This record gives sequence, C-alpha cells and structure tokens, in this order.
Amino acid sequence: MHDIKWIKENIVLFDTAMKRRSIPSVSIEVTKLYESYVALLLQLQILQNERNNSSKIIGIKKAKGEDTKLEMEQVAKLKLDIISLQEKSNSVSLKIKQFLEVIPNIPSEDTPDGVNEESNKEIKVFGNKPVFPFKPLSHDVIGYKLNMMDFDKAADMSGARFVILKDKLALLERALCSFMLNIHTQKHKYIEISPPSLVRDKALFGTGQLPKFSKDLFKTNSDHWLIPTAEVPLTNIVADEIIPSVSLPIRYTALTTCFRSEAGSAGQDTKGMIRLHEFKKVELVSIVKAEDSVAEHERMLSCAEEILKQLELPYRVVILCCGDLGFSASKTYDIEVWLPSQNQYREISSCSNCLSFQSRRMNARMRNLNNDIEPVHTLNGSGVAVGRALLAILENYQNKDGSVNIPVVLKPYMNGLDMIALNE
RNA sequence: GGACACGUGGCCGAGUGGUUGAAGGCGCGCCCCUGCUAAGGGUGUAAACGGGCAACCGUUUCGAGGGUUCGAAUCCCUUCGUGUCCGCCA
Repeated sequence: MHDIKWIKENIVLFDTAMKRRSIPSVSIEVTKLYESYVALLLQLQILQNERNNSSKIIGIKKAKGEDTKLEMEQVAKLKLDIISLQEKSNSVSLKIKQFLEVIPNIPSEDTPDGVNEESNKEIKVFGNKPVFPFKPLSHDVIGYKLNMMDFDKAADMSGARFVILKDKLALLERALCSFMLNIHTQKHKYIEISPPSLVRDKALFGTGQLPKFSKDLFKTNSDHWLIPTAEVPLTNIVADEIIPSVSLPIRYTALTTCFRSEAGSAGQDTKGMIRLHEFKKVELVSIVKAEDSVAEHERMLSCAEEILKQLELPYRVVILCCGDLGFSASKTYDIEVWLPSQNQYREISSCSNCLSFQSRRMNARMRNLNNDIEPVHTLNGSGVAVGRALLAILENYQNKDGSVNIPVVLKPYMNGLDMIALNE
C-alpha cells in the first residue's frame, strides 16, 4: 500500500513507475480525492471541537443544577452537520483506500523494463549441466517407472494437479525438507516457525494477495483461506507491531504446504509435478530496517542459492522485469534450476524485496533510536520449493537404468541410501 | 456444539454516562539526592490523522463494526478473539 502523501509529492515519479507496470496513471485523481478529504476533515474537526466544548459545558452546568436547554438545542443542530460531514469524509476516504489497495508496488530502478518473462535479465549461471549418454527422461516418467509417483490415483481422489509420492520418493521429499530447514536455521540463523495454513482475509490483505487475487486462492466454508505460501503467516507475525530497532533483523523460516488454485494456468505444465494445487515449500522471511533491505535481499538470495549449491543442481539467477514482477514486490530475483528433460531452466525460488509496501498494509512498524516510528521493510523468498527440488534431483541425477542417485548432502537424511532404484 | 465470563496504554490493573486519553502499580527515559545497608526523591512516558516553520493546537481511537445520548471505556445490538466448564474428537 502506498503512502498517499508520498504520491501527492511525487506525482511524476509515481505515474512513471506505474507506467512501467502498464498501469494507467491515477495519481492526479487520487491526489484530488485526498485534497477533498482533507478539506472535509478540517471542517468536520471544527464542528466536533464545538460539540465537545458544548457537551463539557452542559456537564458542568448540570452538575451545578443549572438549566441547559439552550446548549442542548445548539448541539443537537451541530450534530446533524457533523453526521453529514462524517458520511462524506468516510465515503471519500473509503474511495481513496479502494484506489490505493489495488495499486502494485513500485519497481526498483534496477528492475528491467518489459512486459513478460522474456525481458527478465539473467545475472548469474552456476553449476555444470549434466551430460547424459542417453536421452534423459522427465521426472514423472522416472517416478512412474520407479513405481513411486502416482498421478492417476491422486487424480481419482483429488482431481488434476495432485500427486502421490510413495516409498523412497516420499522419503526424499522429507529429506529435502529437513535438509533445507537445517541449513537455514543452523547456517543462516533463521528462526523456524510452524505456522497455521488457514488464515483470514486480513492476513492476505497484509501481504497483498487480497483483495485483488482471490481467484488464485482456495477458500474454506468457514471464511478461511488456505495459504498460497508461508510468506503470508510468517510476515503477518509482525502485523500491528511496533518493533524496537535493536530487535531487527528478524528472520523466519517455515516448511508449509502451499495451496494454489492455478486459475488461468489451464494447459500449462499439465504433466508432472511442476504445477500442482498443493506443494511443500520452505520459505524465508526477513523483517528489517529500511536502510538494510537491499543488503538483506542479496543475503536472502545467497541463502536460497546455498541450497542448490549443496544439492549440486545447476541453476541460474534472473531479475524479473516489470511485467513479471509480483504485486507486492519492488524487486525480485528468481532462481531457476536446470531441467534436462525440458532442456531449460525453471523457477525453483523467488526472492522479493517488498520495501514498506506490505508493512504499511499490515501496520508493521519499528521504533528507531530517535524514538520515531517508521514502517519496517519486508522480504520473502523460497528456500526452496520442495517439489521442484525433488523433481530437479530426479532429472539431474538419473541413470540410464532408471535409478536415481542421491545428492551427497541428502544421504544422512535418507538413512544412508546412495540411490533410489526399482524395488525387486 | 451447549453454558458462563472476559477483551482498557509496553505490561498489570482501576474505572457502569459528564472537564477520563483514561487512577494506581510495574517497566522504561531524563534529572536530583545519597555512608543509615542491593535505596530515596522529582519528572516524563500511546498511536493515527489534520493544521502550523516551530513551540504547539485540534480530531479520532478503551478488540472491531453499528446504535442510543447534548455527552459513552461505561447502556443496547452485531461480530471477532480469549478463558473456564460440559459434550465431541485428533
């Protein structure tokens, strides 16, 4: 959520930024609304002040047993004006709020222009793509042949875009979860959280999924929403808080299941585990001072990269262009892992700096050393998507006979297993 | 799901219609004092918004929303949350 006062003072800057997002300029309109709101408020406050004074006098007079008929009649008249002014100013301020809450964050200066992912900018490539002396299979075929991945049964009970992992693949998923959480808690000093998976509107408004993107979410019949990412509960831990600046940065990590309706992605990635309605993900969230968020963003990216480095999976890092940037983000790095069967890199992590965009929506603030209160900055990133990590391992570590080697760092989590092979 | 109770400032906790943004305590800040024993005294200490160069002034806020009233933390309604007991269940 943008600060209306900031927009008012930076009309050109603001509209230029929105233009990069292909959003028509609204700053003049909002600013005008705001000015009329301030005018109404001023008038209203004068009348409220009069009413308060008169009511005090009535109270004093009544205590003395004096007659207050005159005063009471005067205030009664005032009251009508107050009510009508209040209605007007409420409706204008609601309009302003409705305007502001659907305007996305401003892209950072170093976010490339562009309307779709083709304009994303590659900034780093890491690792060697595996060379196979045979035609590498896709992960779903590998899983099927191992008899450890069942899309058909999942479809019978849940429909499309669900999967059942069995036996060693279920273990591999669990191993990945533990491995990632251990790295982030022990090496990167994130605090592990086990949050709710169901949240109310307010939480999703805070992180920016609502009110605009309800179509992408699942809703229960009890007015809860299933979280699309742990970013939602993790970031909302600081909602409505005033945090002493000495307590920052706060770094949280969590393993959760993520639920996404995938409305509008019909036909995309219909095969395999790439795009499911539910998947597990280890998330990273940082709450930092404004001046620290740029550095924290780099740190977060390197924390996510660390996972892929240790798993020895080839990847690249891109900066998302304006057209690909999420609603709440000012700048986003995507980490893309190499998938041999597709002969391309696919997203496995997304690390975003939201600046004060989310913190203003959820009223998350800090008290600095001068005792002043200001919004914190929030960042979130995947560290990393578990399902996609699993499928990347299957594809990158596959052998000709259909077996799959286990990355060295995962062996302790796999009961010492070196390889997943077809059960005899 | 049934019954009852409760939601006040960083925390605890008074406050059932009238100069109450809110006693008192704790905590914290600043200042002072100090050879009567791990202390005493003074003073300050909410947020948001609006106006003002500023000092400062004003408005709103006692879970949230609405209502009654000249006036509401206090009364009424709705709602959310919490606690306890009962029922049910992992």
